[in-house]
Amino acid sequence: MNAATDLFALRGFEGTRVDRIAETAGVNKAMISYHFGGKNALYNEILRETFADAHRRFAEIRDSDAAADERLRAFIQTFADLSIRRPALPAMVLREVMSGGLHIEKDLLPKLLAIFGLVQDIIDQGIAEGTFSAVNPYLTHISLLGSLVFFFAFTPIRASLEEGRLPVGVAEVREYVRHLQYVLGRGLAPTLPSPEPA
Amino acid sequence: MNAATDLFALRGFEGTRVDRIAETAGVNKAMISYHFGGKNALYNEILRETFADAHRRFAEIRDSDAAADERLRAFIQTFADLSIRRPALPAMVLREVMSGGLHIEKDLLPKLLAIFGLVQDIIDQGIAEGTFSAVNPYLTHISLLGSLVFFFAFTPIRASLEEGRLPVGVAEVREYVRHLQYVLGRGLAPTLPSPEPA
DNA sequence: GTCTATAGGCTGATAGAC
DNA sequence: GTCTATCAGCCTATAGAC
Repeated sequence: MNAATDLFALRGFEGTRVDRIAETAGVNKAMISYHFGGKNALYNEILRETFADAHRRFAEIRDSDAAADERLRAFIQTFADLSIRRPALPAMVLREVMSGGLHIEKDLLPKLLAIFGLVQDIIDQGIAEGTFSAVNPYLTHISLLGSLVFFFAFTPIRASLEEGRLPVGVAEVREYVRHLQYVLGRGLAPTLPSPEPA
Repeated sequence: MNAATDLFALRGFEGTRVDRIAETAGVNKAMISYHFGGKNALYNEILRETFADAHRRFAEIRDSDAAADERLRAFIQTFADLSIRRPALPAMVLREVMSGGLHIEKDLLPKLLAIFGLVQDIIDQGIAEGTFSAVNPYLTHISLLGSLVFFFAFTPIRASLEEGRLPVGVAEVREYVRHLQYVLGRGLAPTLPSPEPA
């Protein structure tokens, strides 16, 4: 499944050959059909596992009673944590979203959109609380998710362009998380934020 | 070429069938090979035209002598202008980048990266000028580009999920541009920014 | 320039031996 | 459970008629 995730992320569903998944994973091609029930079933099994994991982690944020700015910081951190564990996932999910959910089974799509909705809820809460200025929650959510997804979708590529780098540097992710938390924290603040070193 | 752009953006290079491009464009399948020299050549022709157009527009920003914050605002606006004209382009280019430049001809890749570099230059300038706080230019650039690309890559999909919407609402783009300019303007400001309504 | 028909290559899935 | 061999379908590109 790890091998398949990497390949699906890099080449897309149609661009990924079952032979190649088998080769990368070090198993026989026929075993993929035997175990998962085919290329499509394997693809959906990956997404199913992913969403279950993500849902569990994000539920903690949703159910916490922290202030909106704290929850937003936690969302960014959690997204990064999940992505570090499986760096190819954001790219794979992004491709699926861009395809309009073409390969995904019907019951999985709502779970994906639920994760998408969390940021919006946090912004709504923050505006109601007065923690955030009256920005458009939907646009804020698109903007943040774009920043996060793009970083993880693009970093492995950059690693291959500039040779001799780790796939996703943990230190760099940490810095990116801090960067987003910093810029968004100031950008969304309702009143003048106190100065804070980058 | 418009039909092909839409399909490449939606399904990727491998997921797009030449038959379907021909059908959508209302021409004969064989004509695509005859005119462009095949699927791959058509793909690169689209990218070539795109980069030429983008390079022209972004060069104006690069060569202007405006302050960094003004140039950053112009970059966001120009990116949006280009995307409104051909809404499928960001998704198509994003897919290509995620594939590590697999289908793109060698001479086109540097042109793509040059466009990517502009944001970083603007941030560098802003920090030197004192217009921006000392953020990491590379991370800022990833973050902004992610927000922009994701919006345009995702909006058409959302339009298909929520039926009865225009493909890309010009009014919504305008609002998104303002949103990004607002949040980034405050997020990057070196000193306390003056309050500004969202 | 345009179209039909077809070649030639590749791919996902599976039958069947072990 | 694992592997080899093979099938049936699909896709791009092109030859050749008009």
